[in-house]
Amino acid sequence: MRIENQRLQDIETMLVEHGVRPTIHRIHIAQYVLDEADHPTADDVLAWANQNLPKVSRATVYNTLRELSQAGLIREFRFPQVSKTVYDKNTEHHFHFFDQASESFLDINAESVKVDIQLPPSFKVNSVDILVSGNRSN
Amino acid sequence: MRIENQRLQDIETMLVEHGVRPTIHRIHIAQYVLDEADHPTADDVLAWANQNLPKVSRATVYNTLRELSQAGLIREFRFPQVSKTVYDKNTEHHFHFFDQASESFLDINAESVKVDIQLPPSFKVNSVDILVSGNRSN
DNA sequence: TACAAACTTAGACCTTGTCTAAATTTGATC
DNA sequence: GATCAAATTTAGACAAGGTCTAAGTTTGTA
Repeated sequence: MRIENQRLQDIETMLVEHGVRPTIHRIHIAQYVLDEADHPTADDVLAWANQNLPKVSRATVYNTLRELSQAGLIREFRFPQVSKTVYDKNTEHHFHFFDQASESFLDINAESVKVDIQLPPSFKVNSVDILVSGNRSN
Repeated sequence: MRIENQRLQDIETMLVEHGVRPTIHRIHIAQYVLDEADHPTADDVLAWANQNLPKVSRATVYNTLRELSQAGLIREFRFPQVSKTVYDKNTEHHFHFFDQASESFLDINAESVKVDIQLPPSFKVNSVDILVSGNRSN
């Protein structure tokens, strides 16, 4: 299928550059997750696809989100507060704030956070996940 | 049912003091989680119960773990790494280290961790969850 | 245009946990 | 002890989130 829209063409290029075959489904889902959505779940993506694309199965949504994650175009996050996997267009190292009122996530960039954890030398640290929960007043 | 064992009697007392009716199931499950288990999941507790108690249903395990949590005798934790709820006898404020090799959790006491997070004043923080992942050599 | 490889589909299936109605246990009272 | 309402426990149905599979469709190279 020929993609007309310039942004979609850019995304097609981006997929190819990241080693992902640019199928129609992948291009559109990538466009949604990268440009429109904010920390969507697979369900969010499926709901959007059902509204905006001819026909997309649940498996394709999951497969595509996984492909995009593995290609480094988006990231998968899971949080204690939410039982669904959340996808994030921000692929930089960062943390999250969970707004308990709206049950939504906001990025906290890594520079805003200073952590110092004292562990015995036998502990080799690979990653530190931080989730701040609270409320964001307006 | 009359409880002979001294430790079980102590746990019975503890339950009563925390406003939990001390049924046989609750006493034994509490004893397991408080004395023997290490960050068990509900499945772990159920497996232990099936081996060591006459008959315990899944619902009772879940109900009891929730009761004990609500009473403040144990704590519930959920982590991105594991899709199951984990129960912790440590009710103090603390963090966790996830040993990726053994897929097990270790407590990190709060004093070992210094965190400073810069957020705009509109963000009201209620809690900060930290999970350190890595490997524990030997 | 042909064809194998890659992708997508519908729906079955799995895991973790919750809910429900019926059966059992508990413990306060006689 | 026996009684009885309230609390607890049970088996199994159900739900949510996600994975798997076999068959059908699309892709892209030749």
